[in-house]
Amino acid sequence: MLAERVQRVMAAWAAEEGWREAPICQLERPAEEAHGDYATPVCMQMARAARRSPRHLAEELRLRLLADKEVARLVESIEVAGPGFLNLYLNGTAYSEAMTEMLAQGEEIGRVPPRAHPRINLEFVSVNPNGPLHVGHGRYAAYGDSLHRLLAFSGANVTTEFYINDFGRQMDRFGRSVAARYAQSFDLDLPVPGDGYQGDYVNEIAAGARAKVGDRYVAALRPAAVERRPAAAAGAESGGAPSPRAGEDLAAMAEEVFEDEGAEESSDWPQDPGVLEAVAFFKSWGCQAMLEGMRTELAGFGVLFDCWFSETALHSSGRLERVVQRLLETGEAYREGDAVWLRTTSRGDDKDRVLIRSNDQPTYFAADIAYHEDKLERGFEHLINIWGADHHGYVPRMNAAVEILSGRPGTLEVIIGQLVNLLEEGALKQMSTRRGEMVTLAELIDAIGVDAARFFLVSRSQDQTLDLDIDLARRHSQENPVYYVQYAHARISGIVRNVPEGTVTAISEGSGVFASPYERALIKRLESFSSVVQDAAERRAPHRIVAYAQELSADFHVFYKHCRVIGAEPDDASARFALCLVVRRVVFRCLDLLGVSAPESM
RNA sequence: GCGCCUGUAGCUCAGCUGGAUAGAGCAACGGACUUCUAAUCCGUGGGCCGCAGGUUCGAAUCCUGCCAGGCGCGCCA
Repeated sequence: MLAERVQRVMAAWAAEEGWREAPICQLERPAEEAHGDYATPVCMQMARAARRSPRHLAEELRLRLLADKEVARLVESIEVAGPGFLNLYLNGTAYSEAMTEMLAQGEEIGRVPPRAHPRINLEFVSVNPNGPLHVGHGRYAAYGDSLHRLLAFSGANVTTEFYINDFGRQMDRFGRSVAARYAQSFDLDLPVPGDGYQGDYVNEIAAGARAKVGDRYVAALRPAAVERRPAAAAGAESGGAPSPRAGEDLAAMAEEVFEDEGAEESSDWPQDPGVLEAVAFFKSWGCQAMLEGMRTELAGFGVLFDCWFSETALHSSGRLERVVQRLLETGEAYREGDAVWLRTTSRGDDKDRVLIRSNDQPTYFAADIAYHEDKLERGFEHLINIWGADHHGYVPRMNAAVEILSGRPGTLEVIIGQLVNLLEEGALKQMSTRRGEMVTLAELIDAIGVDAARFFLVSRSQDQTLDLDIDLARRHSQENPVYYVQYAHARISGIVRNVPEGTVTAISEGSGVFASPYERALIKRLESFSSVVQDAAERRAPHRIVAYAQELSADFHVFYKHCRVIGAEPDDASARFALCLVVRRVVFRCLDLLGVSAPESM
């Protein structure tokens, strides 16, 4: 309103002076209170073209603005300041009208009406279902879910998705690990493979399987138990590496084999049909059990997915094969040296990438292409993927692939989330999924609760590595800023409970309400909410909501200290009550966007 | 070697599609509860915004180079 009016004055001035176009007079909200409610640097920007000093221009603009009826109605004073800034001070009418408008917006203040297009698919977490979710996954879950809420609130059409990496060697190892624990529970001497999963949760899954199928697979697994030992020694020496590398330190090689997830198959379990069938069963069983656990855990964390998509299904349905075939036909893919390659260099990648290896096995990349083709065929027009920083090297090829599939660049948007460093007793805590050494999301939630965990995990920009001190999280849980924000909500709820019967929310014009700087600061903050939401959504930056929520809460707590609602003069009481209600709606919304609860009392 | 991310107060970090004297929380110190919840408020101290150039009326912000840390650079997933 004011901004538009100012722009109109600007345009009229430009017309008078014969300027080709009116300079855009951006009204900013200065950080410094002494710089007014609004400020504009426009005169400094136009000084050169106008060949006049910024302060002279500012003085003329000041007079022109004051001469405008509508501007004069809302503005207390206008000052020329500094090198040529124009500072505008609003009067009580402007504040009252702003509040009246915000009050009328109701519960959904700040929400943008839903748009049908583009249809957005937002994929995040997407892990191998072979171990507990750890804190890093928790960060992606919290970030992705908040982003989902933020995008939806700002009108986007978003579907969330969890890609289940239930295919490949890691899952085979997981299956053998469960099988081994199962066998052990029947006193069979079948150790968990060295490259397998050692965590206690594997025992629990095996126990669950035993409760379901009894001893059905014990006999089938016996060959693995008997034959394993002698083979193990030989396996360790060759390390499963296809070509011996003379001169390399044996210990270093062994270390590499252990750490390298991409090492060639090193399991020495016999390829006995019974064993294979048993392992397949335990893999499937374990996968289902883990997924069920994750679904429950994520739901408890406030994160619900619209769709869970299985990688294995891409292989079994033939989609993977079809897309590779299609790419070969269109010439985007080609055969070379027994392998099939995708020409990703045509879309900005450093080198072409293998789709089908020379042993006829498809790569993970090929499956991912099939997956993204599926997303496109389901009608999604924009695909957002949230990946860990350790996958960022994968971005160019995937961008290229989706561009090839969709025929237009920019369809895929990969958001790289940096990792979480866990500190314990001031030292970095190293984690390994297979050894079962890690801090799980469940442990973090146990230590500090869902609200604090979610608030904390999204409080920093996602492209910033996040240091999480476990001891601090435990010890200072009371001092987490989440309580500061929740407390603002609880305090307002207290006012709502205690307000005398018949108190109305009304802002009477000309009654001199909202005269204090505390009320005005709050109103200004509330007014910026919708632009903060838009900004946070566009920049995929939910942490801005965290910062805003803290600022709004701070403004409220100061207001609360200085301004009574109950017991104030009737005009003030009604106006402040209205103000409180709007603050509560916005605080509630911020917390909701973050997946944090908004308590009525604390 | 190449690519991506990061370097801001003692600590953890905002601010980065350029604006005035660079902010918050924690930690430290000193104050405020006969009033709607003191999980709060008020005050004090604390900074070559990694370094050096450049663009601009104006740079923490944009460009270049350098230094430091993290991650990545497979016919692994």
